[in-house]
Amino acid sequence: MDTTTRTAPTEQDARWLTEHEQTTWRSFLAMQRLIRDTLERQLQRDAAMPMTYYIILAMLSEAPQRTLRMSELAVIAGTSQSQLSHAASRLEESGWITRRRCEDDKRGYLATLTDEGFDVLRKAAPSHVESVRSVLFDAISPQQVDQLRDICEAVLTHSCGEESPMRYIVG
Amino acid sequence: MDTTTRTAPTEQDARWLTEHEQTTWRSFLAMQRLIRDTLERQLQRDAAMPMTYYIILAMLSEAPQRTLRMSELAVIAGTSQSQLSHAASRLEESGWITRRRCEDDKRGYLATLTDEGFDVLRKAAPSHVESVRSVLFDAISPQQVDQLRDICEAVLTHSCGEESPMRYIVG
DNA sequence: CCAACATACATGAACGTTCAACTATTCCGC
DNA sequence: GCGGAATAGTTGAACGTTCATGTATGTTGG
Repeated sequence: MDTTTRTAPTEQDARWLTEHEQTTWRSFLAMQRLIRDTLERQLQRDAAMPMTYYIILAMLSEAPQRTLRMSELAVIAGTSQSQLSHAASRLEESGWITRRRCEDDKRGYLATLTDEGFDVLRKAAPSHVESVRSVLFDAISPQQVDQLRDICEAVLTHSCGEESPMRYIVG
Repeated sequence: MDTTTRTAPTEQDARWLTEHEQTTWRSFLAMQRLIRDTLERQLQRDAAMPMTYYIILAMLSEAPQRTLRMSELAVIAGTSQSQLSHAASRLEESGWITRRRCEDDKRGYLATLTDEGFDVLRKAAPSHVESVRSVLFDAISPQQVDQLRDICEAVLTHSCGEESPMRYIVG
Protein backbone atom coordinates (compact mmCIF):
# COMPACT_ATOMS: atom_id res chain seq x y z
CA MET A 1 0.00 0.00 0.00
CA ASP A 2 1.29 3.39 -0.91
CA THR A 3 1.44 5.03 2.45
CA THR A 4 2.34 8.49 1.24
CA THR A 5 -0.77 9.23 -0.79
CA ARG A 6 -4.32 8.04 -0.67
CA THR A 7 -7.26 8.07 -2.97
CA ALA A 8 -9.88 8.81 -0.36
CA PRO A 9 -8.42 11.20 2.18
CA THR A 10 -9.23 10.52 5.78
CA GLU A 11 -6.53 12.76 7.18
CA GLN A 12 -7.99 13.04 10.58
CA ASP A 13 -7.30 9.68 12.17
CA ALA A 14 -4.33 8.40 10.19
CA ARG A 15 -0.80 9.71 10.52
CA TRP A 16 0.84 8.57 7.32
CA LEU A 17 4.52 8.35 6.66
CA THR A 18 6.31 11.07 4.78
CA GLU A 19 7.99 10.00 1.59
CA HIS A 20 11.30 10.18 3.37
CA GLU A 21 10.09 8.01 6.21
CA GLN A 22 8.64 5.61 3.68
CA THR A 23 11.92 5.00 1.89
CA THR A 24 13.70 4.74 5.21
CA TRP A 25 11.22 2.18 6.41
CA ARG A 26 11.59 0.04 3.31
CA SER A 27 15.34 0.23 3.48
CA PHE A 28 15.14 -0.82 7.07
CA LEU A 29 12.96 -3.80 6.23
CA ALA A 30 15.34 -4.87 3.50
CA MET A 31 18.39 -4.47 5.71
CA GLN A 32 16.76 -6.33 8.52
CA ARG A 33 15.92 -9.22 6.18
CA LEU A 34 19.43 -9.26 4.80
CA ILE A 35 21.02 -9.43 8.22
CA ARG A 36 18.61 -11.99 9.58
CA ASP A 37 18.82 -14.27 6.57
CA THR A 38 22.59 -14.03 6.41
CA LEU A 39 23.09 -14.96 10.03
CA GLU A 40 20.39 -17.59 10.10
CA ARG A 41 21.84 -19.35 7.07
CA GLN A 42 25.37 -19.15 8.33
CA LEU A 43 24.46 -20.59 11.71
CA GLN A 44 22.34 -23.30 10.17
CA ARG A 45 25.19 -24.24 7.87
CA ASP A 46 28.03 -24.07 10.37
CA ALA A 47 26.37 -25.01 13.63
CA ALA A 48 23.06 -26.58 12.61
CA MET A 49 21.03 -24.35 14.89
CA PRO A 50 18.79 -21.31 14.56
CA MET A 51 20.00 -17.99 15.88
CA THR A 52 17.58 -18.13 18.78
CA TYR A 53 19.30 -21.23 20.09
CA TYR A 54 22.70 -19.66 19.64
CA ILE A 55 21.64 -16.64 21.67
CA ILE A 56 20.24 -18.85 24.41
CA LEU A 57 23.54 -20.71 24.67
CA ALA A 58 25.48 -17.45 24.50
CA MET A 59 23.48 -15.84 27.30
CA LEU A 60 23.91 -18.91 29.46
CA SER A 61 27.65 -18.93 28.83
CA GLU A 62 27.93 -15.44 30.29
CA ALA A 63 25.90 -16.15 33.41
CA PRO A 64 27.47 -17.09 36.74
CA GLN A 65 27.85 -20.88 36.91
CA ARG A 66 26.63 -20.79 33.30
CA THR A 67 23.23 -21.04 34.92
CA LEU A 68 20.04 -19.01 34.79
CA ARG A 69 16.45 -19.43 35.73
CA MET A 70 14.29 -20.12 32.73
CA SER A 71 12.31 -16.95 33.17
CA GLU A 72 15.42 -14.78 33.45
CA LEU A 73 16.95 -16.53 30.47
CA ALA A 74 13.84 -15.88 28.46
CA VAL A 75 14.05 -12.15 29.18
CA ILE A 76 17.77 -11.92 28.50
CA ALA A 77 17.57 -13.94 25.30
CA GLY A 78 14.50 -12.07 24.14
CA THR A 79 12.24 -15.08 23.77
CA SER A 80 8.83 -15.97 25.08
CA GLN A 81 8.68 -18.49 27.89
CA SER A 82 6.95 -20.93 25.62
CA GLN A 83 9.57 -20.54 22.93
CA LEU A 84 12.33 -21.01 25.48
CA SER A 85 10.65 -24.07 26.90
CA HIS A 86 10.47 -25.72 23.49
CA ALA A 87 14.02 -24.66 22.67
CA ALA A 88 15.30 -25.91 26.01
CA SER A 89 13.76 -29.30 25.32
CA ARG A 90 15.69 -29.57 22.08
CA LEU A 91 18.89 -28.22 23.60
CA GLU A 92 18.57 -30.69 26.44
CA GLU A 93 18.10 -33.55 23.98
CA SER A 94 21.28 -32.44 22.28
CA GLY A 95 23.07 -32.48 25.61
CA TRP A 96 23.98 -28.82 25.45
CA ILE A 97 22.05 -27.71 28.51
CA THR A 98 20.53 -29.33 31.58
CA ARG A 99 17.48 -28.33 33.59
CA ARG A 100 16.92 -28.89 37.27
CA ARG A 101 14.37 -27.62 39.73
CA CYS A 102 15.04 -24.42 41.56
CA GLU A 103 15.16 -25.25 45.27
CA ASP A 104 14.13 -21.82 46.59
CA ASP A 105 11.13 -21.66 44.32
CA LYS A 106 9.94 -25.01 43.18
CA ARG A 107 7.95 -23.52 40.36
CA GLY A 108 11.16 -22.53 38.65
CA TYR A 109 13.83 -24.37 36.76
CA LEU A 110 17.51 -23.62 36.41
CA ALA A 111 19.08 -24.08 33.02
CA THR A 112 22.80 -24.77 32.87
CA LEU A 113 25.10 -24.84 29.87
CA THR A 114 26.99 -28.12 29.79
CA ASP A 115 30.66 -28.40 28.86
CA GLU A 116 29.58 -29.94 25.61
CA GLY A 117 27.24 -27.02 25.00
CA PHE A 118 29.99 -24.58 25.80
CA ASP A 119 32.21 -26.32 23.31
CA VAL A 120 29.60 -26.17 20.59
CA LEU A 121 29.20 -22.48 21.29
CA ARG A 122 32.94 -21.86 21.22
CA LYS A 123 33.21 -23.59 17.89
CA ALA A 124 30.25 -21.71 16.46
CA ALA A 125 31.22 -18.27 17.70
CA PRO A 126 34.05 -17.24 15.36
CA SER A 127 32.21 -17.71 12.11
CA HIS A 128 29.08 -16.17 13.57
CA VAL A 129 30.94 -13.09 14.74
CA GLU A 130 32.66 -12.92 11.40
CA SER A 131 29.24 -12.90 9.74
CA VAL A 132 27.97 -10.14 11.99
CA ARG A 133 31.02 -8.10 11.23
CA SER A 134 30.97 -8.62 7.50
CA VAL A 135 27.26 -8.03 7.07
CA LEU A 136 26.96 -5.03 9.37
CA PHE A 137 30.07 -3.46 10.82
CA ASP A 138 32.21 -3.71 7.71
CA ALA A 139 29.49 -1.83 5.87
CA ILE A 140 29.26 1.24 8.08
CA SER A 141 31.65 3.83 9.51
CA PRO A 142 32.58 4.07 13.19
CA GLN A 143 30.46 7.19 13.38
CA GLN A 144 27.52 5.27 12.00
CA VAL A 145 28.02 2.61 14.64
CA ASP A 146 27.52 5.33 17.24
CA GLN A 147 24.49 6.63 15.42
CA LEU A 148 23.00 3.17 15.14
CA ARG A 149 23.47 2.52 18.83
CA ASP A 150 21.78 5.78 19.72
CA ILE A 151 18.90 5.01 17.39
CA CYS A 152 18.41 1.54 18.83
CA GLU A 153 18.48 2.81 22.37
CA ALA A 154 16.08 5.60 21.54
CA VAL A 155 13.63 3.10 20.06
CA LEU A 156 13.98 0.76 23.03
CA THR A 157 13.60 3.40 25.71
CA HIS A 158 10.71 4.95 23.83
CA SER A 159 8.70 1.74 23.92
CA CYS A 160 9.88 0.35 27.23
CA GLY A 161 9.34 3.62 29.03
CA GLU A 162 5.70 3.84 28.13
CA GLU A 163 3.74 0.67 27.90
CA SER A 164 5.78 -2.47 27.61
CA PRO A 165 6.80 -4.20 30.85
CA MET A 166 10.52 -3.85 30.10
CA ARG A 167 10.51 -6.90 27.92
CA TYR A 168 13.23 -5.84 25.51
CA ILE A 169 16.42 -5.63 27.42
CA VAL A 170 19.73 -5.30 25.69
CA GLY A 171 21.02 -8.68 26.76
CA MET B 1 34.89 -16.75 -0.12
CA ASP B 2 37.53 -17.58 2.43
CA THR B 3 38.99 -20.94 1.56
CA THR B 4 41.78 -20.89 4.08
CA THR B 5 41.45 -23.79 6.44
CA ARG B 6 40.58 -22.70 9.92
CA THR B 7 41.25 -25.84 11.90
CA ALA B 8 41.64 -24.33 15.34
CA PRO B 9 40.07 -20.91 15.62
CA THR B 10 42.62 -18.96 17.56
CA GLU B 11 42.45 -15.38 18.73
CA GLN B 12 44.47 -14.00 15.91
CA ASP B 13 42.41 -14.99 12.90
CA ALA B 14 39.07 -14.16 14.46
CA ARG B 15 38.01 -10.56 14.21
CA TRP B 16 36.02 -10.10 17.35
CA LEU B 17 33.71 -7.23 18.05
CA THR B 18 34.93 -4.30 20.07
CA GLU B 19 33.03 -3.62 23.24
CA HIS B 20 31.34 -0.73 21.53
CA GLU B 21 30.30 -2.87 18.58
CA GLN B 22 29.12 -5.53 20.98
CA THR B 23 26.72 -3.24 22.83
CA THR B 24 25.55 -1.79 19.53
CA TRP B 25 24.89 -5.25 18.18
CA ARG B 26 22.87 -6.29 21.21
CA SER B 27 20.89 -3.09 21.11
CA PHE B 28 20.22 -3.72 17.48
CA LEU B 29 19.00 -7.24 18.17
CA ALA B 30 16.70 -5.99 20.90
CA MET B 31 15.35 -3.18 18.76
CA GLN B 32 14.79 -5.47 15.86
CA ARG B 33 12.87 -7.90 18.06
CA LEU B 34 10.81 -5.09 19.51
CA ILE B 35 9.83 -3.75 16.12
CA ARG B 36 9.14 -7.13 14.61
CA ASP B 37 7.10 -8.40 17.54
CA THR B 38 5.13 -5.18 17.79
CA LEU B 39 4.15 -5.16 14.14
CA GLU B 40 3.54 -8.87 13.93
CA ARG B 41 1.22 -8.82 16.91
CA GLN B 42 -0.62 -5.75 15.73
CA LEU B 43 -1.21 -7.20 12.29
CA GLN B 44 -2.25 -10.54 13.69
CA ARG B 45 -4.69 -8.83 16.01
CA ASP B 46 -6.13 -6.30 13.56
CA ALA B 47 -5.90 -8.10 10.25
CA ALA B 48 -5.32 -11.74 11.15
CA MET B 49 -2.28 -12.05 8.92
CA PRO B 50 1.48 -12.14 9.31
CA MET B 51 3.52 -9.19 8.12
CA THR B 52 4.85 -11.17 5.17
CA TYR B 53 1.35 -11.47 3.80
CA TYR B 54 0.68 -7.81 4.37
CA ILE B 55 3.79 -6.89 2.43
CA ILE B 56 2.83 -9.19 -0.42
CA LEU B 57 -0.58 -7.55 -0.67
CA ALA B 58 0.97 -4.09 -0.36
CA MET B 59 3.49 -4.69 -3.14
CA LEU B 60 0.75 -6.01 -5.38
CA SER B 61 -1.39 -2.97 -4.67
CA GLU B 62 1.32 -0.69 -6.02
CA ALA B 63 1.94 -2.66 -9.19
CA PRO B 64 0.33 -1.77 -12.53
CA GLN B 65 -3.00 -3.61 -12.80
CA ARG B 66 -2.28 -4.69 -9.24
CA THR B 67 -0.50 -7.55 -10.93
CA LEU B 68 2.98 -9.02 -10.80
CA ARG B 69 4.71 -12.16 -11.84
CA MET B 70 5.33 -14.46 -8.92
CA SER B 71 9.09 -14.24 -9.26
CA GLU B 72 9.07 -10.45 -9.41
CA LEU B 73 6.71 -10.31 -6.48
CA ALA B 74 9.01 -12.57 -4.49
CA VAL B 75 11.95 -10.24 -5.08
CA ILE B 76 9.99 -7.10 -4.30
CA ALA B 77 8.39 -8.54 -1.20
CA GLY B 78 11.66 -10.02 -0.04
CA THR B 79 10.48 -13.60 0.18
CA SER B 80 11.73 -16.86 -1.23
CA GLN B 81 9.80 -18.34 -4.13
CA SER B 82 8.72 -21.22 -2.00
CA GLN B 83 7.50 -18.96 0.76
CA LEU B 84 5.61 -16.86 -1.74
CA SER B 85 4.06 -19.92 -3.30
CA HIS B 86 2.76 -21.15 0.03
CA ALA B 87 1.58 -17.67 0.98
CA ALA B 88 -0.12 -17.21 -2.38
CA SER B 89 -2.03 -20.43 -1.86
CA ARG B 90 -3.40 -19.13 1.42
CA LEU B 91 -4.09 -15.68 0.02
CA GLU B 92 -5.90 -17.24 -2.91
CA GLU B 93 -8.01 -19.36 -0.57
CA SER B 94 -8.95 -16.17 1.24
CA GLY B 95 -9.95 -14.62 -2.07
CA TRP B 96 -7.48 -11.78 -1.74
CA ILE B 97 -5.42 -12.60 -4.81
CA THR B 98 -5.82 -14.64 -7.96
CA ARG B 99 -3.25 -16.49 -9.99
CA ARG B 100 -3.32 -17.13 -13.70
CA ARG B 101 -0.78 -18.39 -16.18
CA CYS B 102 1.46 -15.91 -17.90
CA GLU B 103 0.76 -16.14 -21.63
CA ASP B 104 4.17 -14.98 -22.86
CA ASP B 105 5.99 -17.44 -20.65
CA LYS B 106 3.93 -20.39 -19.66
CA ARG B 107 6.24 -21.28 -16.82
CA GLY B 108 5.21 -18.16 -15.01
CA TYR B 109 2.14 -17.09 -13.11
CA LEU B 110 0.65 -13.66 -12.65
CA ALA B 111 -0.68 -12.78 -9.24
CA THR B 112 -3.38 -10.13 -9.02
CA LEU B 113 -4.78 -8.40 -5.99
CA THR B 114 -8.55 -8.74 -5.96
CA ASP B 115 -10.91 -5.93 -4.97
CA GLU B 116 -11.59 -7.82 -1.81
CA GLY B 117 -7.88 -8.09 -1.13
CA PHE B 118 -7.43 -4.41 -1.78
CA ASP B 119 -10.18 -3.68 0.68
CA VAL B 120 -8.61 -5.84 3.35
CA LEU B 121 -5.34 -4.02 2.78
CA ARG B 122 -6.96 -0.63 2.93
CA LYS B 123 -8.59 -1.50 6.22
CA ALA B 124 -5.39 -2.91 7.65
CA ALA B 125 -3.09 -0.11 6.53
CA PRO B 126 -3.90 2.72 8.96
CA SER B 127 -3.27 0.82 12.16
CA HIS B 128 -0.21 -0.81 10.67
CA VAL B 129 1.27 2.52 9.64
CA GLU B 130 0.38 3.89 13.03
CA SER B 131 2.31 1.06 14.64
CA VAL B 132 5.34 1.68 12.45
CA ARG B 133 5.24 5.30 13.36
CA SER B 134 4.79 4.83 17.06
CA VAL B 135 7.39 2.10 17.44
CA LEU B 136 10.06 3.67 15.25
CA PHE B 137 9.60 7.16 13.91
CA ASP B 138 8.10 8.66 17.06
CA ALA B 139 11.16 7.45 18.92
CA ILE B 140 13.85 9.09 16.82
CA SER B 141 14.64 12.58 15.54
CA PRO B 142 14.38 13.62 11.88
CA GLN B 143 18.15 13.66 11.75
CA GLN B 144 18.23 10.11 13.02
CA VAL B 145 15.80 9.11 10.30
CA ASP B 146 18.37 10.33 7.79
CA GLN B 147 21.13 8.51 9.59
CA LEU B 148 19.14 5.31 9.72
CA ARG B 149 18.40 5.46 6.03
CA ASP B 150 22.07 5.96 5.21
CA ILE B 151 23.04 3.08 7.46
CA CYS B 152 20.50 0.74 5.89
CA GLU B 153 21.56 1.65 2.39
CA ALA B 154 25.22 1.25 3.27
CA VAL B 155 24.54 -2.23 4.60
CA LEU B 156 22.48 -3.17 1.57
CA THR B 157 24.91 -1.89 -1.03
CA HIS B 158 27.80 -3.45 0.85
CA SER B 159 26.32 -6.91 0.59
CA CYS B 160 24.55 -6.63 -2.73
CA GLY B 161 27.55 -5.13 -4.45
CA GLU B 162 29.81 -8.05 -3.70
CA GLU B 163 28.30 -11.45 -3.75
CA SER B 164 24.57 -11.57 -3.47
CA PRO B 165 22.59 -11.52 -6.71
CA MET B 166 20.75 -8.32 -5.82
CA ARG B 167 18.27 -10.19 -3.68
CA TYR B 168 17.55 -7.48 -1.17
CA ILE B 169 15.89 -4.68 -2.99
CA VAL B 170 14.23 -1.86 -1.21
CA GLY B 171 10.73 -2.69 -2.36
C1' DC C 1 -5.60 -20.73 57.67
C1' DC C 2 -7.45 -20.86 53.24
C1' DA C 3 -9.63 -19.50 49.11
C1' DA C 4 -8.46 -16.74 45.21
C1' DC C 5 -5.20 -15.19 42.50
C1' DA C 6 -0.60 -14.87 40.41
C1' DT C 7 3.66 -16.91 38.79
C1' DA C 8 6.74 -20.47 36.46
C1' DC C 9 6.92 -23.60 33.23
C1' DA C 10 5.27 -27.40 30.05
C1' DT C 11 2.45 -29.09 26.35
C1' DG C 12 -0.02 -29.75 21.99
C1' DA C 13 -2.22 -27.90 18.06
C1' DA C 14 -2.05 -24.55 14.39
C1' DC C 15 0.57 -21.98 11.52
C1' DG C 16 4.53 -20.10 8.74
C1' DT C 17 9.14 -20.87 6.86
C1' DT C 18 12.83 -23.61 4.96
C1' DC C 19 14.81 -27.12 2.30
C1' DA C 20 14.99 -30.55 -1.00
C1' DA C 21 12.74 -32.67 -4.55
C1' DC C 22 9.71 -32.47 -8.56
C1' DT C 23 7.09 -30.80 -12.92
C1' DA C 24 6.68 -27.91 -16.69
C1' DT C 25 8.42 -24.62 -19.86
C1' DT C 26 12.04 -21.98 -22.14
C1' DC C 27 16.70 -21.11 -23.67
C1' DC C 28 20.96 -22.36 -25.93
C1' DG C 29 24.47 -24.62 -28.63
C1' DC C 30 25.35 -27.56 -32.21
C1' DG D 1 15.09 -28.91 -34.40
C1' DC D 2 17.01 -31.54 -30.62
C1' DG D 3 19.18 -32.69 -26.23
C1' DG D 4 20.77 -30.57 -22.10
C1' DA D 5 20.82 -26.90 -19.00
C1' DA D 6 18.49 -23.13 -16.91
C1' DT D 7 14.21 -20.93 -15.17
C1' DA D 8 9.38 -20.61 -12.93
C1' DG D 9 6.74 -22.38 -9.86
C1' DT D 10 4.68 -26.09 -6.77
C1' DT D 11 4.76 -29.54 -3.19
C1' DG D 12 5.51 -32.08 1.14
C1' DA D 13 8.21 -32.95 5.07
C1' DA D 14 10.79 -31.06 8.89
C1' DC D 15 11.31 -27.58 11.93
C1' DG D 16 10.51 -23.40 14.89
C1' DT D 17 7.18 -20.13 16.84
C1' DT D 18 2.81 -18.79 18.72
C1' DC D 19 -1.32 -19.27 21.18
C1' DA D 20 -4.34 -21.31 24.35
C1' DT D 21 -4.43 -24.33 27.91
C1' DG D 22 -2.90 -27.13 31.80
C1' DT D 23 -0.34 -28.12 36.12
C1' DA D 24 2.22 -27.09 40.01
C1' DT D 25 3.85 -23.85 43.27
C1' DG D 26 3.88 -19.44 45.58
C1' DT D 27 1.49 -15.21 47.48
C1' DT D 28 -2.03 -12.55 49.63
C1' DG D 29 -6.28 -10.67 51.87
C1' DG D 30 -10.02 -11.67 54.85
